[in-house]
Amino acid sequence: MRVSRIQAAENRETVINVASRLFRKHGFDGIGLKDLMESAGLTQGAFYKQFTSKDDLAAQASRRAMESAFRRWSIAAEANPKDPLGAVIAFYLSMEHRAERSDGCPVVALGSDAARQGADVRASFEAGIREYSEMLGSWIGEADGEEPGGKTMAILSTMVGAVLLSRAVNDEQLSKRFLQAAAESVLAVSSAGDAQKGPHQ
Amino acid sequence: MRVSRIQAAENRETVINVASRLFRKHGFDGIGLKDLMESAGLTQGAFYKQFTSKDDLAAQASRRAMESAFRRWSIAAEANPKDPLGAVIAFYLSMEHRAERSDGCPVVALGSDAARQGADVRASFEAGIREYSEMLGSWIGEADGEEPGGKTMAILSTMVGAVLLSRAVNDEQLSKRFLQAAAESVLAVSSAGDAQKGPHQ
DNA sequence: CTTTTTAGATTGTGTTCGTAATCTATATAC
DNA sequence: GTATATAGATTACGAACACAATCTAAAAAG
Repeated sequence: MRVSRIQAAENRETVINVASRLFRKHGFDGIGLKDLMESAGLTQGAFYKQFTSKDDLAAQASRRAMESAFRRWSIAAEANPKDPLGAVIAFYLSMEHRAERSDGCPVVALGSDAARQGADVRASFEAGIREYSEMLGSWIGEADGEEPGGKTMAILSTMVGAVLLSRAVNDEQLSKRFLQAAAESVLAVSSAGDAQKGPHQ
Repeated sequence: MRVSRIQAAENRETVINVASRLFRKHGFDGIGLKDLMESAGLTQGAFYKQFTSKDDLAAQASRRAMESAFRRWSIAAEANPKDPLGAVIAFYLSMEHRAERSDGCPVVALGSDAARQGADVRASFEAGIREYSEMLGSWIGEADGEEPGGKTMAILSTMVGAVLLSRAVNDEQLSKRFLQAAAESVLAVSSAGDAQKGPHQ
């Protein structure tokens, strides 16, 4: 059953979007192409007309996941232009984000997996991580040159690590404390060395 | 072919040790029981005489991986009692650790996967994370009560996040910068608020 | 020394995996 | 309006998957 080329393009986008969620939920190796395609309303056989391999889809889905995560940061920041860092921290370092496996940060959900994937997947992550860093750097007043600054990278590390740790333990109280500790530390680091940086003193 | 009960116990340990390395390298879903058992010098059929399920082995292998990681921290700390934190940072936030997928920190190698596993696996991680925290806390002078302190948790988050990020990107220069930025930040955070804490001013 | 127990090997289960050839219906090109 | 190209469905491939029953040889128990 052939389908219009715009319809085919839409289907393709749907598959990538669905994959970006299901990969985060189950891991790259935790879900098969059959379930993936059926979740997108297609059959397994349609897959190889759109993608060259599962790795190919993994790379594209990773890119898509990163873009949507970046968009979320942008939205939170624009909703609170006086304190964009505080706004992003408020949702990123929250128990809601900890619970959101399918829509949460791809670095946390797939970071361990990404290290084992091909270079294409890692390229997708790298691009997203650079976007994260650039935005973060602009908020804490670090020179937004080609490469991210040290404080920016430390803050991103703290945020990613805290959510990862909060998901790796059963004790919800412990999880909450990891997120809170990270939030406090990030705010302290972000305003260290200069006092002109926003509402948090 | 029956085998002496001490031999059987040794085989069991071997399987757990091998699994703790192979799971870190390939992920829980990235390696099958056949390859796992053969790497331990046994056949697949021997598996269910020793473990009730793959999940069971995953939980035990996670515990073992955490224990060996903790031992590495202890060794580094004892080799440099004047600055245990500096010693641990020196190897944990290094490019060598980034490259060591099979023997590196299990939280980095399997953290994303652990979030999707059963409660038993997460219990293994939680126990290890508490050990990490207790040791870390003792070095930065945080009250080693039942629960880890805020600075301790922030430092652990930063360290874990930095290695995770360093492995998720292709650009080795960027990786190195994540690790260096985290090291500087951790040292700054650890000595913030008190000056009696060791060689790093 | 005989009996019983059991770790590990062998073999088999049904399912799912990624990949691909073939078929079919229809959207596009002429 | 006819011919062609192609998105998606159907079907199949061999391999790998987790799990399990059966067999066997030797260790432990009596």
